[in-house]
Amino acid sequence: MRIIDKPADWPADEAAALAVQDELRGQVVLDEPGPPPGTGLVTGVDVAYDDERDLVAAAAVVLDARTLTVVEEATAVGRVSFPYVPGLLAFREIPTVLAALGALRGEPGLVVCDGYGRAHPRRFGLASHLGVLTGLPVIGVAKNPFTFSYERPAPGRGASTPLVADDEEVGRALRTQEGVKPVFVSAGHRVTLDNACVHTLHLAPRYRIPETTRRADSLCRRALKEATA
DNA sequence: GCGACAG
DNA sequence: ATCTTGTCGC
Repeated sequence: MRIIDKPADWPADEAAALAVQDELRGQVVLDEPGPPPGTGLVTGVDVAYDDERDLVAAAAVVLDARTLTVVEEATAVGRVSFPYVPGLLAFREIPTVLAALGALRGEPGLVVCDGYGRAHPRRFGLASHLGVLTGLPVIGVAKNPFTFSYERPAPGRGASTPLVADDEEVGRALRTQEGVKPVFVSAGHRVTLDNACVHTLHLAPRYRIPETTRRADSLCRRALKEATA
């Protein structure tokens, strides 16, 4: 498999990355409701790393939002382009994710990624960054609370509690399964937080993690193994 | 200043 | 993220 190139002007260090965040974060759109849940297409993206070989594999899996069946899959393999720095995850993941999304024949519809959007120290996490670069509606669903503290939601599926920063609700701890640790949802771009939560519940009828992320996670691991083999 | 911190 | 087998439970 061919190894994709990151953009020539991709930031090389933290200072450059912070400057890019400052330049792009004003372009986030948060007053559009976004696509209606349960209809159309929804695409999960995720990446897996092999730091030994300096490789990263990304996957994009398109699902029918109504049936949650797979419509299309694409992968891409690249060099690790940035170290893991909390707050700068996007610079590590996005180049290869863009390549995987670009390899799709059809349109992605709503994109769901691992991580945060608006709920970010600088209000510009992975989901927002990906949204601005592609123009697509994007939401972030994370497995951990990152820097946020939260009140435990009621035990029932669908219960949620706000993630607050500077008196703003930047995200939500959302219970997708009864009695199971919540996931952490935030709007990325061109989607409302309310709508992002409804989408997330729709995508997680059986497990804590949305089907989009589950499919993308297993696919990018497979792609990494094949690239490594 | 120190520690914590999505993946 | 990743290192890693079996095992308890529905």
